[in-house]
Amino acid sequence: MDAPETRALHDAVLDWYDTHARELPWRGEAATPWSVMVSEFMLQQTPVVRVLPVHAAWLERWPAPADLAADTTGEAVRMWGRLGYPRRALRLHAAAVAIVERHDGEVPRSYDDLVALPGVGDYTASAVASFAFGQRHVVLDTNVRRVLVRAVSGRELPAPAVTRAERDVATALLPADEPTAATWAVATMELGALVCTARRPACDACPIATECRWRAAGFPAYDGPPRRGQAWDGTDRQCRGRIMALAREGDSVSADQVAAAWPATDQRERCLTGLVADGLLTQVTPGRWALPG
DNA sequence: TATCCGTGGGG
DNA sequence: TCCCCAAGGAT
Repeated sequence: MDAPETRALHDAVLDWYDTHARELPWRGEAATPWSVMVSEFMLQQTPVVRVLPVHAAWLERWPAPADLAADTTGEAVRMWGRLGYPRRALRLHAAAVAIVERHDGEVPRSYDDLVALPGVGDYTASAVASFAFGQRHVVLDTNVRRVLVRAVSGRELPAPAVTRAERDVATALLPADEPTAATWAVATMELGALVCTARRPACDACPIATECRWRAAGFPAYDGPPRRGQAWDGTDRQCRGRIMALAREGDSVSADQVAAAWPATDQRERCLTGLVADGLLTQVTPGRWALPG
């Protein structure tokens, strides 16, 4: 569990984090569990720099789960702005409602209670339990996965989905001490975000470069199953994005506005129907839609 | 398990 | 320019 070589690895990463960690609003003493949870929702597939201003505005407006729960989903979607994947705003609102109903308005501490909330999966539950409450959990995000697959397994990039072997590695490396484990989680994540990046890793600045098996092996290129990029041009996602952008701009959107923004009739209708079904829009009158009130 | 779900910046 | 990808989750 804490073999000497593992201790050395821990110390190197923890020392590096101590001097190189970014000061982020959802870290430090002032950060509330709610602030941490909001950040984790926003950071799902969205870069830190884009989250910062929205996170600040969000917490100013809704300082506690009950504040958000008392407001409309439409306002949550509007405040979400252009972070992308607006269903996350819906889920965060639903999570706030559940926190009020089931946990007396306090973000729950246990992994099981957290993972039961809307929009909270294994990663987010572990992250909140670890970052907000200092607990010992394996926190496997894309950064940690990349760091571990390189340092331990000697490969450039992890497989498309988390494997059992990966989780075993992460579990074996997790420090036994609870607060140390929590710092280890955020430190390995930070290392992946700042140094052991996907494209041009800054191995010169890496605290564990001498112990990295990928580096020792001469940086062999990724040879796993093909990583399929997601199509974008002409997709429903693009169409939905256009419609939601219009809906965010004003009080409502007309059929003519939507038609001007997306000429393909069938797809436009399908996306409007889908957005309503998802709860991202409501039809206020025939041929007019708005963010849900 | 594979696919769907937004948006924008950097190499 | 084009392509990749950024603290995932739900189905």
